[in-house]
Amino acid sequence: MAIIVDKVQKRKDIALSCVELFTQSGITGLTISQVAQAAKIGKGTIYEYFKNKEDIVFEILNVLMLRHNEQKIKKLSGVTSTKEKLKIFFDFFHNENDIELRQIYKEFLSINLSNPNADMIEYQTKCFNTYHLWVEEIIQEGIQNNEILPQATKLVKGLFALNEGMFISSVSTNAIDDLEKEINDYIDALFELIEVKK
Amino acid sequence: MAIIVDKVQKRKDIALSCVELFTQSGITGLTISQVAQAAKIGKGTIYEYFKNKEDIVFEILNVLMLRHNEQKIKKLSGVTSTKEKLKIFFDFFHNENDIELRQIYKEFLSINLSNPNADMIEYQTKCFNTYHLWVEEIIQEGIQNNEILPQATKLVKGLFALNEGMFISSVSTNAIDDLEKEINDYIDALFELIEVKK
DNA sequence: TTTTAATTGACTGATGGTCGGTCATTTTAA
DNA sequence: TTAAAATGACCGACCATCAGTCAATTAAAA
Repeated sequence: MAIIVDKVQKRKDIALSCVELFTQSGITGLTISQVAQAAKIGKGTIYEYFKNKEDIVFEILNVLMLRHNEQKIKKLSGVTSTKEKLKIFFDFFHNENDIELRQIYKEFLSINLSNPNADMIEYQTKCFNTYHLWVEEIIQEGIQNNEILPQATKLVKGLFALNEGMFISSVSTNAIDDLEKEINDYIDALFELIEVKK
Repeated sequence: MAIIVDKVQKRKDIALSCVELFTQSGITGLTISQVAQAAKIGKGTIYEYFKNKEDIVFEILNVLMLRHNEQKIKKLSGVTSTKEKLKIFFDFFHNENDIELRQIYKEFLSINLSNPNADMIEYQTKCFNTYHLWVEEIIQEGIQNNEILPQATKLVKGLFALNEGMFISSVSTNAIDDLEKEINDYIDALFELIEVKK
């Protein structure tokens, strides 16, 4: 036997060492040689830890997402109002702190749209379900606290898709200059209809 | 002088001649040589009419979109109910007839997400504005006909983003198996809240 | 015959991914 | 104790592919 490295950890390390490279140049504007250089390893070594270039984006997203989710839990813990909770939950799509993550998410989505891959689809499905469950819990609490009407459940669940859609539009058009305002205004308008009037 | 070809028309012809190729293999699984072969022209000729591979997708989308919009106008012309109009308007994302268009739209979005290009962004912006105006008109008519409440305007406008988001999810996850049902159910739920009760 | 737009496919440069080989460490057995 | 054997980690020269270029060719019009 010889040295045994923690493959899982090293995969993460390599991924993290080139986050900046990916967020700045994007996957298409980037060569494996550059990535190897940034990670200070040989080109061949990359392929000991990743299936292909896309797989690196996948790992970066994984790491950043995990980090993001932990921070989100913290951010949400102190908040009680349902409306506020939702606004914070969806700030992923415009928050200053998550610019890097969004950049990687864009790359990831791009891959998923033109190069679907079972692992990535599965990961997206897991995220989708987790987040929907999360939103559902927020809504249920809101209903129990008599903040919002029960029949609003379906509408609020659609918020996730709405946010994703607005994000895509904000990124692929010049039509949305203030996504934060757009999203928060929408939530306000929605609550006009579903809030329990006191 | 020699032959003068209609560059604009030939661009369309080439694009149309390889729609199937693109919808089947996607842009990444496709080489320029294959495209040239399908179009029965030399490889070099492609570059007389297109900036690059992505530009071909752009042109295909253009042609199919134009066709789609004309058909949409026809489909909408006979309908009077606002709810029905919206359902038909948004059937773009699941309609059997538009599978090809959606496939190309996916490719286009993918390019737009990882390789933004001024022309494509501008085109997307134009589409975005056109469609939003369209939806807005449908809503205004609904309000004037006393079908829906005026304060619903903002919510219904968000439908566009919601549909786009659901579409993205349906394509990049396994979590949505019947997008049509999902969308129509949402519209029904929305109308529960914004419909004028008689 | 001349002119010139249109066409072309051989060619080039770049790059993603492979593979044979080297190196460093651990195991083993003399 | 030691050195040979074993093996996993690492590497970069190499290969195949392919997007995009360009010099040569074709053919219609003048």
